[in-house]
Amino acid sequence: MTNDVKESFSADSPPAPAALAAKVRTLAPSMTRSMQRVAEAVAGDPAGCAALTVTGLAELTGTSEATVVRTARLLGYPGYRDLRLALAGLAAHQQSGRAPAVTADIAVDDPIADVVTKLAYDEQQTLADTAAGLDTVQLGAAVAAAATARRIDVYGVGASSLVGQDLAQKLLRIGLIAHAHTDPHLAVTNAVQLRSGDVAIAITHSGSTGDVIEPLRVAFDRGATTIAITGRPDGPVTQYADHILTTSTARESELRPAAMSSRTSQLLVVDCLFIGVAQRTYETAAPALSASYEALAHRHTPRSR
Amino acid sequence: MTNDVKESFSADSPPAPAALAAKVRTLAPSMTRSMQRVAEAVAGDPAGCAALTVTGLAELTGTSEATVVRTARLLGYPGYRDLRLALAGLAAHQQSGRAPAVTADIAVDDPIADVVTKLAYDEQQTLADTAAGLDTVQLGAAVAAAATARRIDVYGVGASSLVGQDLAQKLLRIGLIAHAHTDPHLAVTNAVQLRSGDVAIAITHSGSTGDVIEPLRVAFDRGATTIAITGRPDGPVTQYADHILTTSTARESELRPAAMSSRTSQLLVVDCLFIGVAQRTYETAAPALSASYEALAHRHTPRSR
DNA sequence: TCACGCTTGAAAGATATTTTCAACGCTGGG
DNA sequence: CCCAGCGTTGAAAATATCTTTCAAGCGTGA
Repeated sequence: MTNDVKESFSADSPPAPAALAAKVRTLAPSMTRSMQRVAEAVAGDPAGCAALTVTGLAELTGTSEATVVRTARLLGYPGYRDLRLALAGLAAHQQSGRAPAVTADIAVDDPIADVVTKLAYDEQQTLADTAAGLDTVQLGAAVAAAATARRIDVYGVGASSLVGQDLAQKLLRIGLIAHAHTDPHLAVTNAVQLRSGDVAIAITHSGSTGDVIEPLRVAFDRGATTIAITGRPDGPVTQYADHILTTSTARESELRPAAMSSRTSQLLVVDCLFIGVAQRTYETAAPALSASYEALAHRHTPRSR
Repeated sequence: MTNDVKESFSADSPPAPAALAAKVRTLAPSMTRSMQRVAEAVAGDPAGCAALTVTGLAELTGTSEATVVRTARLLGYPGYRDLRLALAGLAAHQQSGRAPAVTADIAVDDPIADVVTKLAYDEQQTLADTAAGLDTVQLGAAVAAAATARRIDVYGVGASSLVGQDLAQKLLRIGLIAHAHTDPHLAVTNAVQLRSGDVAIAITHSGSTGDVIEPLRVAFDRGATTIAITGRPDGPVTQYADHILTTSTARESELRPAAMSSRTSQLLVVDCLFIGVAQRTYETAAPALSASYEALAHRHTPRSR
């Protein structure tokens, strides 16, 4: 684990650090078939690819130079040359930082102890990837907007609804006016009330959940500041988002659906957002937090020791 | 310093690893004036030089491309291109060298990038601790009970209610009958319905949340198999628990209340429980999972690509 | 079935790297 | 002091590499 976090990658911005594999996964769905082949090769054997020229890599993947360059661009580099340099860096990196890595998928017949280990490892990986991939500029902007918002509405359905509720719950605790909407109809109805100075947050892993996009669009049209927390920075939801916070996409298996790791990723983003807001509203947040602790105290039976 | 010295110093041998600066010093005497200037620049700022083309480096050092290439050769590389790649690797290396191991608390004035790093690190720590501390025997027993349960009730209030909902949601998806109760009164009312063969799960970080203990007690008295997911294995809740799953308690700070890290821990436990159950009911779980995917598909707007 | 738009690779175009080669400057001998 | 010889140097040509363009191919939805 390193301190690369600062130089985040937001699809088309500065070059990536070490989270290349994560980026490939995030961007893979928006890639064409041949680009995916290239991306796969790159993610699979960075060191090997670093030794190849455009032509070499094109041949290796059975594609053309043009495709290789296009892939490099999509990954955020100005061209193949730069991707290659990054690859060289990454190779040196992984050569030194020996990581045993429990990479195997969770199988149906895995003993429960293995499940625990693998799952914990996967989630840790997801966290690292998310942190590395989070655009701190976007995050900063989102925090600033939320901290001064008159009112904050959060949209999320399915697994994401829990994340939305978590966020709203926490924001409420520090004295902000936040509400999580689960019902798509009510969400839209409420979104109509928003105006400039308000903040709307949509949470959707796929980036294309209509029930969540719709209220965000309404909020956007009403002039509210809109934030999208999504795993697909190129998805439809981002059309109506002033700020985009990208969650990472972990490899998924049959037993471990995407919803599971996306939740981990989303929660980290939401926590960062929350803490950022708490920092900026510290004067009011701190007393509000302790007040809520005390209010809860009497609901706990005395400790048994 | 490593054992690379031997191989890399004989002027025309394989490319150098990290001992580039040393090599430059050794070889410097045998270099011409302009070559020395180049070598000096390279040794002084590998990262910077890695960003330059031959022409760029030539200009920077006030020499010519030819000289740069000659220097690269002398240092043992086939050409400048390869020196540059090595330089990139070296740069990445030394950058990662300074991994400050973010142990500090999150402060009010931390820049947002630090918040992300620290938070991710903390959560990873929490996951590792939880995985290490989880009793796989208890977990196995809990899984076995849940997998064959007629009905599963989950109790959780406050932050834990979201975890409970998450668990219930997932169990429902694989065809089990699960319900998360948030309302303490309704929880008790429902607990009365339970009997042997049913499973009740209480989630409470403090282990002493009366609103959650009460329904678990009722379920316990009714003969249901009871499971407690708690951070306090010695808390009151465990009195009525057949199986205890322990979550870890991370150090907390003012800005990062315990609720935050406990949630991470709880979710990991819940995920393990879920996967364990899914494994044991694979025959029915797998089709149920894919069915729910398909049901969701049409709720997503077409991909933008 | 057709038309449209996206995907793709061949080839042209642009850049970067390597090589060549002539000029320059230094050194030592006449 | 001058000159020959040799090593050093950079300009420019040659080559390799990377990037862009563009038309053909392919899949998709009307």
